[in-house]
Amino acid sequence: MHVRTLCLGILSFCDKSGYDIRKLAADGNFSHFCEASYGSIYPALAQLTEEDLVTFEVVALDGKPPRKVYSITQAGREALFETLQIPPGPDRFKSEFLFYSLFADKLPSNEFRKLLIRKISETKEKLSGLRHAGEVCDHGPSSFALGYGIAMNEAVLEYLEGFLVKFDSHQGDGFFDQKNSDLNQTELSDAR
Amino acid sequence: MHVRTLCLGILSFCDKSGYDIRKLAADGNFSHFCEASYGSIYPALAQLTEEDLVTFEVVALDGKPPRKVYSITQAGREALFETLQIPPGPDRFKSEFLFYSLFADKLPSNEFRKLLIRKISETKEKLSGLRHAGEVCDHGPSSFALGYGIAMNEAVLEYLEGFLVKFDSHQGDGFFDQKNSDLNQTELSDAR
DNA sequence: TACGTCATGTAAGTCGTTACATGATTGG
DNA sequence: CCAATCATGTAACGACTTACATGACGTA
Repeated sequence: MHVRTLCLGILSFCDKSGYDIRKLAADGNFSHFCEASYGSIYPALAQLTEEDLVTFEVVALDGKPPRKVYSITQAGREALFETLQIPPGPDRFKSEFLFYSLFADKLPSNEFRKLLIRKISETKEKLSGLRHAGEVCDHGPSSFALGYGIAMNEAVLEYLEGFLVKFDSHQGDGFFDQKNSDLNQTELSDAR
Repeated sequence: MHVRTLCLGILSFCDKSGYDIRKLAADGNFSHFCEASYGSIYPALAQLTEEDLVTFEVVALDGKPPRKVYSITQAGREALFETLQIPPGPDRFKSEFLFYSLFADKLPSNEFRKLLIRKISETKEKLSGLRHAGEVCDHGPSSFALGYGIAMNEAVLEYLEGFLVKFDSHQGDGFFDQKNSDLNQTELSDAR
């Protein structure tokens, strides 16, 4: 979904500044299923303001730069729910880590193990963030989305930790060498 | 990772045409962790050819259009493993479905249920594709990547099916109305 | 007959990222 | 004192997607 819609969606829950929205999308409760950076959020908010889908108020706190706090308008809500009529597109998962893993047997063996370890600790961190958010949250739909992320990351963590154990117990004889080291034509061309 | 690298990676396993690569990325064994369309693959292959990282041979089968079958060169392999020295970026998961789910209580209740049902059947399909690929595959690293996808999708399926049961057993009284319907400031601003 | 698959390719356009500019304040 | 955080914004650039062009063959 576009950053426009993301902004509108967040503002439909409560007033926020561009800075806040970016935080939510980058590290906060929305970060496990969407992304957005300043360079897309600020222009989006400017555009939404022009279209009267949002308004803002400049709020100056002492010792801090003034912030533009945005509110969604009635027209904004309508536009949002208009957008929600369109069926959602498919989920997208991209993993450079998994791509790298395809070459695990061609990399120095420590190299892949390092990646595994790093991934495991990243997943744990992500999980603890999501769990913490889940505990605090009493908004039904948000809990659902949080739970989804927790379930996914738990499964990944379990898978990776299980794999690491197997991997380490095979150290001497080269874990991946047990099986064929080359993909054949059939496997690669067989689409689902 | 860039489409260039994806092409190089696939060709490091075996010779392929642009058409084949696109299939692998769109529906095949690579589709659960990357994406690429014709519009990015063909230019990438042309560029790689210019740089002598790949070569191609035109193969004409009867009754079918001629295909350009690409092979990776030694320089190509070196470039690939050069790229693999750079630590992989973070996994990215984007879900329009989860974004939509945030407004589950503001949509006509059947609407969200429909999305759930659709998501469940999509996940089942994805899973059966991955499982089938996993059974056929005897390349260690690929099995790892496949297993990762299977673990993730199994967890999602379980979560969604469990939720559907709970959701349906609450039909009369409006599932989400039990809890607060508005997110408050704290929840939204609390980053991880 | 009309659509789907095989097969390659291009061009325009979208959308977003990265990096920079600016500047005050707080904490190690 | 330096780095990080708070806070807004712009401009250049990058990478990919969508849609189109082309055409033959098989199948419902």
